[in-house]
Amino acid sequence: MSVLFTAQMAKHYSLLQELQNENLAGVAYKNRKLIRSILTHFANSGNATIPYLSKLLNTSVPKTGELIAELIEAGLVKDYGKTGSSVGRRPNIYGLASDSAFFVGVEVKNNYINIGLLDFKKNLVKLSERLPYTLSNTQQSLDELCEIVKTFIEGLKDIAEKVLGIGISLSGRINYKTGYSYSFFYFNEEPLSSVIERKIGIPTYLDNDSRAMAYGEFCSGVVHDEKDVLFINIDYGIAMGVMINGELYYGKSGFAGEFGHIPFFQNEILCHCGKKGCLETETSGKALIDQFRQKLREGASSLLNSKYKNIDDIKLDDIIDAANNDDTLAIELIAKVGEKLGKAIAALINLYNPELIILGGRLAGAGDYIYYPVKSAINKYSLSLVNNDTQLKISRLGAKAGVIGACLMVRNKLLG
Amino acid sequence: MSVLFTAQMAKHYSLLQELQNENLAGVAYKNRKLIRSILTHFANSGNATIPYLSKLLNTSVPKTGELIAELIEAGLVKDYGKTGSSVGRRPNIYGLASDSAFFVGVEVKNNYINIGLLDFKKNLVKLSERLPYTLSNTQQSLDELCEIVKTFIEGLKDIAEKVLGIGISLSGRINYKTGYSYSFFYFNEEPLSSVIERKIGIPTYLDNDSRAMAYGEFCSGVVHDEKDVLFINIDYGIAMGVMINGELYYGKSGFAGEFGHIPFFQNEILCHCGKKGCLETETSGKALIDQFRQKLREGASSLLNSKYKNIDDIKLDDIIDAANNDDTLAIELIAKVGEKLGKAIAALINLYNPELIILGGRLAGAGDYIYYPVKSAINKYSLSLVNNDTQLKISRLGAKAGVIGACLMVRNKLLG
DNA sequence: AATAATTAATTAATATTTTTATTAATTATT
DNA sequence: AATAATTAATAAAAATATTAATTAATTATT
Repeated sequence: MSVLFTAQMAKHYSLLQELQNENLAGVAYKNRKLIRSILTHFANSGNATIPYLSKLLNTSVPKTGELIAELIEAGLVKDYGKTGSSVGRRPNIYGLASDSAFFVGVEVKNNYINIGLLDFKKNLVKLSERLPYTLSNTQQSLDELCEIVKTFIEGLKDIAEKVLGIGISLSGRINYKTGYSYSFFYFNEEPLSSVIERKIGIPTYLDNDSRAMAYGEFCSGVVHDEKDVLFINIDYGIAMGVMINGELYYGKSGFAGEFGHIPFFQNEILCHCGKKGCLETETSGKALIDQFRQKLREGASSLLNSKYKNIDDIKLDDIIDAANNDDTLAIELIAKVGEKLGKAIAALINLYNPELIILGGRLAGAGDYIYYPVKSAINKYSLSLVNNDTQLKISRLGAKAGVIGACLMVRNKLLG
Repeated sequence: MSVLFTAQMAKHYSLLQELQNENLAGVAYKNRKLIRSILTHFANSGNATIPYLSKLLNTSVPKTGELIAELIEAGLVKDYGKTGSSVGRRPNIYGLASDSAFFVGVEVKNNYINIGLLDFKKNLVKLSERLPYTLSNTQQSLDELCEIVKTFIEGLKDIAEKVLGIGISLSGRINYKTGYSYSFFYFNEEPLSSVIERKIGIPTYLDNDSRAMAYGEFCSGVVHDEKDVLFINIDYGIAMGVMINGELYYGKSGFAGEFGHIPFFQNEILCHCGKKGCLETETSGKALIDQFRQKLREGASSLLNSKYKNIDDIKLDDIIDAANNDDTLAIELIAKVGEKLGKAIAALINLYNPELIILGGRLAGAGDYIYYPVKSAINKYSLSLVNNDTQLKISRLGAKAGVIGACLMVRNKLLG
């Protein structure tokens, strides 16, 4: 493979490495900062011209030109030719070279893994969905996970060399900054991210599943210019990713967004977290399944009556499919869940005064059947002056949000 | 007065004005940015030496020295002599000149006004408390407010010239960025901040009362290095100031932190906001008064039985005083309010994973009688892994938080 | 079709900043 | 008490970035 390692690639890696170097000072430091800013601008906002960057960074045109030349020399940036017309000489436009670097995103679910490959310009160039895997809190399960990722990367052939990092999205409580996972694979003194990094040999970052999805949606989903955004992941459980001032919010230790376990009901339903009355106990995929099965046992009729002999075999996706096929029971129960959830979201609106709230996760697949009950409860329960500001939208990336978010997370770590 | 306006003062004002100038480019822009950074550092972290600043700003020592000389020339910065010993030649230490500029903070309450004067170095040099005033939503009330502030500033004599700005803390919904107040004095097309600014002739900024208090606590109260902090203002109503990543969080339009109106109870008590079940309806100063009076009517005994003939004359401060004098009824009812509030705060902890939560506002004057019930409810209702991170403290500035916060708000606007 | 007007890119001149060297001030060590 | 070691401040030299001037490329106008 080292035959493929060209002189340009060597330059490109040395420049990227230099960007991570913390020990620079003086002129070298300032140049690195400018180069980072240029790359970040390309990464987040796309191609740009030298005069534009010059104004943006408050640097002279000759200096900006010099930095761009350096980036082109290193193979990270490409000259994309002249831009569309206006008055005067047309500027050249520059941007990232899409095939100069790649990022791998891994979404670990309970019964399968999704892995995606993102190029330097945020294009999802490969996606392996539903690779068989069973998540359990054992060393063996962890080893298996690493093997699957390794195999995926080896299968990329010459691109494998250009993979700059791996982002892993995992459920449970994760401290993104330290790399520790507390809910899964907490066997060692060493942070989980380091353990995996050592096994695979590529820089690895961990994050919580809902936050990864949120990040995908923030960077290449439904979010445009909004800076204060909440992403609600309505799956088996309920969680939230928070974007504040254009950046993911983590809190002290990366546990922010535990929306599903706020004490919201006065009920006696025991949550898997050990407390009673958690939001999740009445408004989540799990709650919906329980409620649906209960209704069937009580003799209610549904499309799913005929599909399964055993009521306990009914899955969340079945209920969502049923609703999308006009099943009255599914629609009614989803609406009830939506109303309660909307009331809790109304509280979030009062607290965060967000510009946008995104409904994501599997239950968001129910589209209007979840959207309208949530929307109407928001109007009912939040202060009108405050909720006037807040748009409500359904996730655009859908099931791909997790993988794309995990890729973007690493990309941002290195470029942002 | 213009006799007092010296040549140095002219320089000083021109430099401060230049700092606000948005139309600088090139070298001038960069110098301004550096000067701003130096001033901000002095303002937030205190005095510093040239070698230290040089490292901090990644600027060479000669350049840093030049900028400091300019600031001294303008009278904004002072040379405070040599620092305490270490090895080698001891550096000179520089910092803000405390008497070079002042800030006025105005806290508007329902029945009085507090006005404070802060010097350049954050010392509260004058405080006029409980100036008689009645807040009502009329033009006359607004005029009266302006007159009181004007009188205060004129009374400062030669210092009046050096007042750089006025910060006003007002209850209700306020958009800090635009200067609009929606709950009070919303008579004109023009933002309220501009209206007042025109009347008094000094740059004026508005903010919400709870946020101003929170800001006081964040900058010169109980907060040290914490970056993610919640300040709960427990007064007649309940509201919150949020600090995220070391900065006040406003949300899309400055309405973030409406903690008191989240739908938290299933009760039928109508809140003044028009909704039912708001947090405030059962856990706030108003709720406490209502509950206390109700108990007395039901025949309960209390120290306050003898003090007032008419139960309706009992005020919030009386109940807090009673508790602090071991009145059982007051203590019990405050504890109940505290428990419910603690449950709601547990939700905040799950959502924000904050490093610190501050209990402020009048009810925080009940000290341990409110602290422990809140603390115990937090332990009961939030996820232990998350709440382990969160300290709970009582406000340090107490009744002065609002005035100090209002002063600091303007100071930060100009220096931060 | 030629010219003016406009903006981009490059080059040369100027200004600014940094780096290095030197001097100054101070503490610890011999 | 003298000297070495250390850090700060200043001065001089070198490096670097900016500004201004020039050339290039393009569109609108005469």
